[in-house]
Amino acid sequence: MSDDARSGAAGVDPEQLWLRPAKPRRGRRPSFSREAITAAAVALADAEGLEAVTMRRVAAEVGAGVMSLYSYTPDKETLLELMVDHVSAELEITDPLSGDWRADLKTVAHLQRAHMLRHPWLPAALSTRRVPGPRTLAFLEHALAALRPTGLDGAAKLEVFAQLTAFVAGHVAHELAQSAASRSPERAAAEARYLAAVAADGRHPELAEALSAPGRPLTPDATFTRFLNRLIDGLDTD
Amino acid sequence: MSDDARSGAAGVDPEQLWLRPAKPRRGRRPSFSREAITAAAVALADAEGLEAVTMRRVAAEVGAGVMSLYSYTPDKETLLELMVDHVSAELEITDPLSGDWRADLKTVAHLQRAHMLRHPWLPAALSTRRVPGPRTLAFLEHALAALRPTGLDGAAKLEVFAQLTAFVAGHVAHELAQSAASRSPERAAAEARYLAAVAADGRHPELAEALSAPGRPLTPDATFTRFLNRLIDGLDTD
DNA sequence: CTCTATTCTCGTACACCGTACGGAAATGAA
DNA sequence: TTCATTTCCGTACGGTGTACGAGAATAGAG
Repeated sequence: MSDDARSGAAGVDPEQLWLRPAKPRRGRRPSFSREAITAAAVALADAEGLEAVTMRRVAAEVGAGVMSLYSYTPDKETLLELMVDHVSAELEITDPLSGDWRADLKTVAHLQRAHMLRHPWLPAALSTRRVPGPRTLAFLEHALAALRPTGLDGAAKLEVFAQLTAFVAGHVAHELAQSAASRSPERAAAEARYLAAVAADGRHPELAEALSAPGRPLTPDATFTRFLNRLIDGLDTD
Repeated sequence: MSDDARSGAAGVDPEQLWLRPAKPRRGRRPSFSREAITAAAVALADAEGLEAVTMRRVAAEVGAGVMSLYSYTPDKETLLELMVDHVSAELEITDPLSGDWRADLKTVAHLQRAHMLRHPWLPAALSTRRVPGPRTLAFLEHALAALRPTGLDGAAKLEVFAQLTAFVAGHVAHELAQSAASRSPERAAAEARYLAAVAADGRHPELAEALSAPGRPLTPDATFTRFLNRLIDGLDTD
């Protein structure tokens, strides 16, 4: 871990993790499964947030001793990786591609957003580098297929997908924070009072005007769609 | 904290934090300062990453006892908030606005990216909701001024700025993760081998093709500029 | 069957974390 | 001087991730 952690580099060997060679037939038979442990961790994160996912809570949830988990994951970081891939199964595509790559890409982004809203811990979990697991790769495969008509080269296609994911994650993180803040009226009021006080100090005329002429409130869906459309319509294949 | 933490809502009262009424003249005189403590925490994060910022390390750095820090910040979460605002001082604008709001917005985004690359912990720190402190507000003021020619209403201008920040943070987080991963050649090679193995299984033809026809490698700067330009050029003032 | 190699289970323990508590020290006002 | 107020900080508590190693279970070898 010495130096890697500084920038959030993955500490997991993807070959070891995703290409395990089917366990040997010797020794005690496992009482649990990676699948069950991962599912329990996901349920916990969905219900109580990422910070509720502790090795002790997960172990309790599956009825195992804490240290037993370490037969299924080398560390907690890897469990997070397993969780991300686990929920990616929900990203399965049903609709076929339309051939209009812009429309197909927008569909991909909307799928991702709905997915992240369903699992609000995802944007945070994705913010550190992950090696894509099998279900994530299945979705990536679909996105690459959507990009086929662009004629972009491999690196460019991968880059577009990464950028799009980062954009969606950033947007959803902001969206979730916003809605969480407004769910506490007292906090929201305190913030409004604070901003009003700042605007009243005379040194922030632009802010003062923006607050005094707010316009009609924007719905998250509309905002997302507008920015997404602008981003994707602006893409070209040069 | 009961329920707020689930979605990462701010737990800090901005009025209390940013509009303190100048300390009373009674009691022992402070040996340290919020400024010094914040600066030490920032130095620590810059040098060793966010996870090196512990109350004990920060206290040691400024030569204080651990619990003394709590005379300057109610909790660690707030210290993070102070850190974010502290470094925002570097975002001071020198160039005047050109009047071309697209160009000015692009300058804003490039400033933000350089800023986040200088403080790689920023994207992660920004991913939870923050109430803007005074220096952050100064920068926001500038961004709003840049958006003035658009004629957008207040909420829309604020939304554009928030989206832009989220976009830059997402991009930089990805960029940093990427460069961190490639800084460890062994890890990068393991990942390449893993992806090659997946591509070779026949069920990922698009991935296989993308990897076999990579095209010329993309530099982070060029990629950022391209996506940014597309996003901003796509914005209009309808 | 016994023996042994292998694997999983998990209690205990350790270092580290954020921070509640409360006494000691320092200061300005009365 | 006395006292209210503020800062300083040692101690302690409940939490975290996980290293270690003893014990239990299983499958193959003899």
